[in-house]
Amino acid sequence: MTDRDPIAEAHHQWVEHGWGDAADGMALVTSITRAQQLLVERVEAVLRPHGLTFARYEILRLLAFSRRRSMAMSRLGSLLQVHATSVTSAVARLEKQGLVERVRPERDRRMVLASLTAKGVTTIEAATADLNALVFTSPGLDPDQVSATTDLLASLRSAHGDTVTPR
Amino acid sequence: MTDRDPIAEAHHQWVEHGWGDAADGMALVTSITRAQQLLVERVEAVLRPHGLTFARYEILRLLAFSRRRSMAMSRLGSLLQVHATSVTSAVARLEKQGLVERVRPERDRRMVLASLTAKGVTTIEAATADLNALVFTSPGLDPDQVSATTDLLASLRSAHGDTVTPR
DNA sequence: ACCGATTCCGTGGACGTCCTACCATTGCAG
DNA sequence: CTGCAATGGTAGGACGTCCACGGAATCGGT
Repeated sequence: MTDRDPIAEAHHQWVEHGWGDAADGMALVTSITRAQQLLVERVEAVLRPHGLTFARYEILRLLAFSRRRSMAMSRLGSLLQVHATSVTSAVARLEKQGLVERVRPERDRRMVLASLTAKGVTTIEAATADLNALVFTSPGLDPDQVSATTDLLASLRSAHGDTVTPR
Repeated sequence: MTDRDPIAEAHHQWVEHGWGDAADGMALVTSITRAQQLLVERVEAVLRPHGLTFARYEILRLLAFSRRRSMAMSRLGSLLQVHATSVTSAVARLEKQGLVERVRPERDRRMVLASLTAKGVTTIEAATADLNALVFTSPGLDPDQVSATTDLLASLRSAHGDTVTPR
């Protein structure tokens, strides 16, 4: 089945075509893409029984952390670093599932607050417990490798303009 | 603007909630997701003037590497590690753009070969030159960091069942 | 030679992401 | 106080991914 390593194959091809200077960078980008694909696959397998995807999980997680268990749509988008329209559609589905409610604050009626329901609270806590137990405590690397990789990726994120807080 | 590091924030929250065992793993998964997001953003910015996305680029790249500049749909899917239906829709768009043609081989008429057109050849070569120059030769890390990160991600991929060829 | 299993591809739908365009509310300049 | 720009959210569409299902061609056991 999976006889070959597609990334090693691609790196080989790059060198053969005289693109040696770019081969390692190509391999890095491809490796990150593939690693993300594998991890999201595992995460979503754990979330599926809870009726959640990773995108919707992240929204519930942020709401559960916030004081009033509610947050403006725009704030969700900026914290998760996704477009406002992505938040709109995700919250629409969470609302349909009864995990979140939309609230128009009197203060500023342009805003919409996404607010956790009781069902939303129990769902997010159960999903987080599963995710911690089944994925995050053993992500596939030794603890020191996890730290090393996270640090290296922090440098990469920083180089691409992200604000990064050193540990 | 971007006042905080969302990943550091999340790690802090995880520890505060007593999930210290899972905090580093959570940070790793989130870092990989964010890094991939940033890289794809840069890659697609370079490909856009060529009328390509990363998904379609990868298909053209594989076809250009192959001997007859053509390949069965199923083989594209397995090499790129995506579903067959993803290949179907991507090739449909490439065909509409005149970069690829579909061919039914006489041998086995169940198959469909995706075959590069002349326009497809010039497009993929130009796009690759741009990608090498603008992204892959300087992906945002020093050369030794690039190697270290790629190696760590190889371990992670291996732990998740990928076939990995050590360098 | 036949019939069932397998292989290969396509369709339709759900989901998430982004973009462009639009509407409602708010706040400020004059 | 009036008009206009800025802010916050949504609608519609393109793209990519996956899944469930179905049709066509081939293979293989009897």
